[in-house]
Amino acid sequence: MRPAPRATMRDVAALAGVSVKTVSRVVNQEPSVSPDVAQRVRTAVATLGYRHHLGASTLRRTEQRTGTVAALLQDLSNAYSASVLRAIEVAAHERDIAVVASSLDEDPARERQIVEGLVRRRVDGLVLMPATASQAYLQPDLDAGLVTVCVDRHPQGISVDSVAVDGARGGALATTHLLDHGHRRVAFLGDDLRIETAAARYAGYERALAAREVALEPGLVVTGLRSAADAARAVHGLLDSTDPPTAIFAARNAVAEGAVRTLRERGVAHATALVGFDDFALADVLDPPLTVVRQDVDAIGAEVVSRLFARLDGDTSPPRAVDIDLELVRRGSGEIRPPH
Amino acid sequence: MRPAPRATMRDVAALAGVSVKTVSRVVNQEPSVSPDVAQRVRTAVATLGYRHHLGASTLRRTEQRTGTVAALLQDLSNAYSASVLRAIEVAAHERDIAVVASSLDEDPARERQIVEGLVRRRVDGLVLMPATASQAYLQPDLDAGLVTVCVDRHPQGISVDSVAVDGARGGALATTHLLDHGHRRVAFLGDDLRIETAAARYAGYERALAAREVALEPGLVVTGLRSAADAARAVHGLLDSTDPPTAIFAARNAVAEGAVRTLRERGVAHATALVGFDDFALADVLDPPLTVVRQDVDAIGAEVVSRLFARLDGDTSPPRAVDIDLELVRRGSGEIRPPH
DNA sequence: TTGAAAGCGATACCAA
DNA sequence: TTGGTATCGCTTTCAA
Repeated sequence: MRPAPRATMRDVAALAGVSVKTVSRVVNQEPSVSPDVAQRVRTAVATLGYRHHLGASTLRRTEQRTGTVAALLQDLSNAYSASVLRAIEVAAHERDIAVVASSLDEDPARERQIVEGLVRRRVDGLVLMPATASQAYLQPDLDAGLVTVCVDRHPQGISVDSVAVDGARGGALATTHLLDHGHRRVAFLGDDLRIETAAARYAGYERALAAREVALEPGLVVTGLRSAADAARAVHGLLDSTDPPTAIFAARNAVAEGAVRTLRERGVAHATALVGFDDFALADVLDPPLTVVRQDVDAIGAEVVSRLFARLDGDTSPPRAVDIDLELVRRGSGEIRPPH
Repeated sequence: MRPAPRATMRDVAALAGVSVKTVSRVVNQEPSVSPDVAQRVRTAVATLGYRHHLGASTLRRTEQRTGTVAALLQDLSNAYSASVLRAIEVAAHERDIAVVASSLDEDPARERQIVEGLVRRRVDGLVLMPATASQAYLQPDLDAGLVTVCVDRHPQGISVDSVAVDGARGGALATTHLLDHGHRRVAFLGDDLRIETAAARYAGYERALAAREVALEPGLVVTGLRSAADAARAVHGLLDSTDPPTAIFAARNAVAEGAVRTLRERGVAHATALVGFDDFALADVLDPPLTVVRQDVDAIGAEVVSRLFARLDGDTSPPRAVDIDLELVRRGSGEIRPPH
């Protein structure tokens, strides 16, 4: 069965005995329509089940707004990306704006392909957690009025707002915490260092070691870790080495998860200090509880939303790079002291 | 500074010295264009930074497809909703389809409002985790060709595909597991029973008790629990009562989280059996490990995607209600036996 | 307050 | 293989 065609403004106008322009006025709540005519139109709208066609409307309007923004995040099933999406979506809903969501999975080609699709759809704004090394490819669209806000990472090759944390400070907070408890063999477990956030956390690790004049040991640094399983393998490797670390800085959520599980399985959870990055549900009731560097995801989301809608509302001030605070949440597993 | 206007097909046609129709053919990769003309057009497209306008294209096309679908889930920051979204988004990307994401937060008014906005945008399909008691309001749009698939809950008042689990079986699995370990005072902690999933899990709890001829004790049933904080209060209340439960079935993820934390705080984590609904990261390394009823979220997502795109591809077979399996993951805390 | 005609950017249909 | 013209559903512009 073929779908019944939808009623158009013409149909509504015919039924109400007015012109399409008058229907348009009623639908758009323009004031200059007499009450009884407006009522006739509304009745016709209800009778026919008429639905305003936003695409056609946008096409003709001077201000070519689609009322749609997009969130290009790394992984929607990850708590951090999901929180950012949630913040955008809630604020957007208040303004009758729809939010398109995509995961980039650290794939630059995917980022460009998805952006292309969104530009074809003429979205008004983009929240981007870049997977590309440069976003210069966006310049023509920025010139055409596409509002863009970067989150978690800083824009490269374009000049737009961004909201991020000082990852190096986070890495230093975590590492210093471990050094303060007497550790000298602190391992770094993180993602590929070509990723800005991974590199920043590593830089903080290096900086903290240098500040205490603890030599950086390459054998204690494992990168390119993306999943809990990757992390588990890395921890097994470190524990099996001739001179294992007494403490671990797990610079990603999934890596911390794998580390917790592996330390537990190997029976050394109470003998190896661990600090994670990004908070966990129930991190406080683990045994031992997990110390983490926490990003204030709500603040990040709120700031992204604030920048995005300010720009959409016409703010033309110079691009801002907003820095959201990081916090070390001390919970216990970071407190473990090295054996003498 | 006002944005530069975007180039249109007319501009491209003028620069390439062909008609707009020919540009249209090249852009849409229609075969009947000579190679050199096509090349001239592509050069002009690149020179002008021309971007195909999907909205205008859709408006004129016979098959009025926007290449956009929407996912209306309960809470995008919840792991279950996020997984469903992720599955949809990955499959959609392969077909160049954009995905609009929204959280409904169990608010029927919000559901209707958001659906209205999406219909105005003429999305091709809807994945809906209903917050309304009836979705009959969707009928006119279904008639107009809107493809809809319900997930997690069954459609009411309309006849569309759905993908869900047998929540009653899940509730019975959890409760029976606790009864099998000798418990007779098993508490039920869940959400508002007007929510289909909450009611189903509760029905399974009742059924399991009845099957073992254990009297249902109203004092052990607490509903309307949405957050971990709600759950914490409920557990405190139960533990403070004159005859506390020896086991708890926490019928939601957030409720299980609050229960785990509270049992731990009260020092009775090893004295009170607990079974949760929906799996957790690190549930296996909690102390004691958490037994849960697990929904196969990947299977649910895959099935939703399969139904959605089959319908979009023209499948007109009768609506299906797909049931995804549930599994009891035994991990320990459910194994605790009641004191004698 | 209301309406007729033009046109937004693209495709359908038919002709050359 | 190519192009002209009408038109998708709506808003703009201007006149009544």
